[in-house]
Amino acid sequence: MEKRKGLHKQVRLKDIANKTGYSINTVSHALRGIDDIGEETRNLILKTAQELGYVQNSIAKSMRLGYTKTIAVIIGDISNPHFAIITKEIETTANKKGYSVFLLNTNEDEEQEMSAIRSTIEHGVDGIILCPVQKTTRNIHYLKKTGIPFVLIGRYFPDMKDIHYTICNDKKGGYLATEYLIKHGHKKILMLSGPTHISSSKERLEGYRAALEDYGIEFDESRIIFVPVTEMDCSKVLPQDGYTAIFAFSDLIAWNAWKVLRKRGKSVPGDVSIIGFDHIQSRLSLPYCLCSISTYKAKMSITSVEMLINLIDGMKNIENIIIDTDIAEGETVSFVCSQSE
Amino acid sequence: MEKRKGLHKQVRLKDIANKTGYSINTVSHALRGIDDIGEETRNLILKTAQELGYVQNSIAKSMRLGYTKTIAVIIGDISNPHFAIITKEIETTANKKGYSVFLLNTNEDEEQEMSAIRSTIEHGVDGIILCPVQKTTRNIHYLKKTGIPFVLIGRYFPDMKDIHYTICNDKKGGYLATEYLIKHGHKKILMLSGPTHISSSKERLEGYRAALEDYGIEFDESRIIFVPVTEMDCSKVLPQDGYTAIFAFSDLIAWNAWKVLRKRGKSVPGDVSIIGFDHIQSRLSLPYCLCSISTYKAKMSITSVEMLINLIDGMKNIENIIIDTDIAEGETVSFVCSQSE
DNA sequence: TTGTAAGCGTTATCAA
DNA sequence: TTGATAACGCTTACAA
Repeated sequence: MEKRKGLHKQVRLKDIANKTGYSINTVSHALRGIDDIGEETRNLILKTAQELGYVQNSIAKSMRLGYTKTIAVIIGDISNPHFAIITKEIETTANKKGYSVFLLNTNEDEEQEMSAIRSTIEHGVDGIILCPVQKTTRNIHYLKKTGIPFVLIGRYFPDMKDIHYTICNDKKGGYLATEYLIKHGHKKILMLSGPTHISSSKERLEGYRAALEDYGIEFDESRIIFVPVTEMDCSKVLPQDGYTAIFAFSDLIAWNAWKVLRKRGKSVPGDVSIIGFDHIQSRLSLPYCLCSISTYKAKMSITSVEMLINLIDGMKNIENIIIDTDIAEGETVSFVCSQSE
Repeated sequence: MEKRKGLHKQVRLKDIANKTGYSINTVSHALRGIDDIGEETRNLILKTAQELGYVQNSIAKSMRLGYTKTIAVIIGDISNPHFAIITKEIETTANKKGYSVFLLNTNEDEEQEMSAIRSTIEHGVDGIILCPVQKTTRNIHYLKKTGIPFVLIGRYFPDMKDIHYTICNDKKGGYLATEYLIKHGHKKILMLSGPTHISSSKERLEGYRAALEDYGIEFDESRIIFVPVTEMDCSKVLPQDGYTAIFAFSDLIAWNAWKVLRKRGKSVPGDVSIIGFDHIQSRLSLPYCLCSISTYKAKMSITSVEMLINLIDGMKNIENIIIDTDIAEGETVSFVCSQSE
């Protein structure tokens, strides 16, 4: 033991066996509460384990049993509140079900996503919850090939079958947001979109277009602005004028746009109305209340864990889940009549 | 293999050995790049491993070697942006150094902290980075007893020796914040404090008192309001009047106070100036800029990982680190002369 | 340059 | 009710 660097001594079943005079097997059974052990024997073993400060060695157990009771959560960036909230719910739920979670960030980069996937498989996780980068389908095909159970969260591949996912109704969300602005009299609505290789971004954009169409508003390509999803900075891409409202792909982008508008001396919603997506403020108390789209992150997270564990347990015919989206009203949308057209 | 539920087939060294006709040992050496293997042999083995989709089994490796190349990050709540930013930096740094991270939340509860500690030790993590709950010292004594390398982050136990930590200069931060308000003419400064069993909270409060004293302002017990750190809601405890400025334990509390003040029809900083702590907005772009105290979270996180890995590697005489704090100016502090006294 | 065998700590199988 | 032994996949020491 002591020969290996940085290793702290661990009490083993063998140590308890030696001390009590029973065999390793007996100790193992006693500790696991298998009732083929005598009352007194069990008590002595339990007491000795306690005294020696025994903690079971999950590594050895995993080695023997073939599972680790761990799952991996692979997301874009834990410092993004949206991912942080989701991860919190996943960890809590997984924990309740006896699983520990590995956390890995992709930074929306395919190579990092691949090495995250490889790393977690090497560590023997029983399953993976992944918010995919989606620049290509390479990593997903790799995941499929390995055979490890996995569930996508928040994003999916519409064209790929046999892949499990929990997403929110992004198209409906995009529609609701746009409709809400339209009903407040807005016609020139700027969309601050994420990249379209991300399914949620693509579908929110589809919702936006569908709403415009339903309300007879002409679609104008120049009103779609793409914001780099890793930087969330639209100071350079936000047009000076030509719109009375903004629908942003995420609350983070919405906040940033709001900030940029303020710096330019524009008032929100006086000059420009803003609606975001994710409704992060349901979890984060901020002084100013951004109008947004609720995505029920807790439900999405809990569902994804349940799906994954069902997969791990070998369940078949697991249905993918699409969580509802709703308007979350705020103070950043007003009627266009009060605005400078 | 197939007999165990939920297990996906894994390619083993043995499979490569069988396929190529070499021994497990030879395969192992070839894959690890040990240069006692013939050129052709190595190439064949590498190619076969590739074809078969081999990924190494870290569990088995850990079993043999005694380490797992994993560390645990145990914090209050990952959905708190402060913890999320720290965790992001830790994960990135750990990753660069070849470690994967387990994430566990304590919810500031001692029992959850204990079970998090036990769980990670069971899973054989090589070390732990912990932001301790601090209601008692029980869990820390337990950690000490196990002998596992660990580093505290953000909070520490001033009375305990031989415990490693990375914290920020909370007392200086508290002093700077209070002084900043005083220099803006404020004398009636409300402190929205966290619980004093948390060292950072206690020291920020000490900084507050020290600044008052240095500037000859009488300390008034009734101006210390304790806010539950898990809820961050001060709507019920925030006094209606009797102060012109607020120094909040964290940005989250500051934001919440700001929100409550707005609801009450007070303007910030017109009626009340506010300064927070953590300067979360260095990472999160928000429209309104809260005055705060910078805590250099990246540096703190990176340092904590480096310390931990040094501990794991058996290094002695590791020094604890206290990261500097600074004023981060914002738009929530104004001179008192412009305020209603 | 390659192969054999032991061992890491646990659980399962089978025997006593 | 208890004990002995094999096995999980890998690395290391040593033998060929």
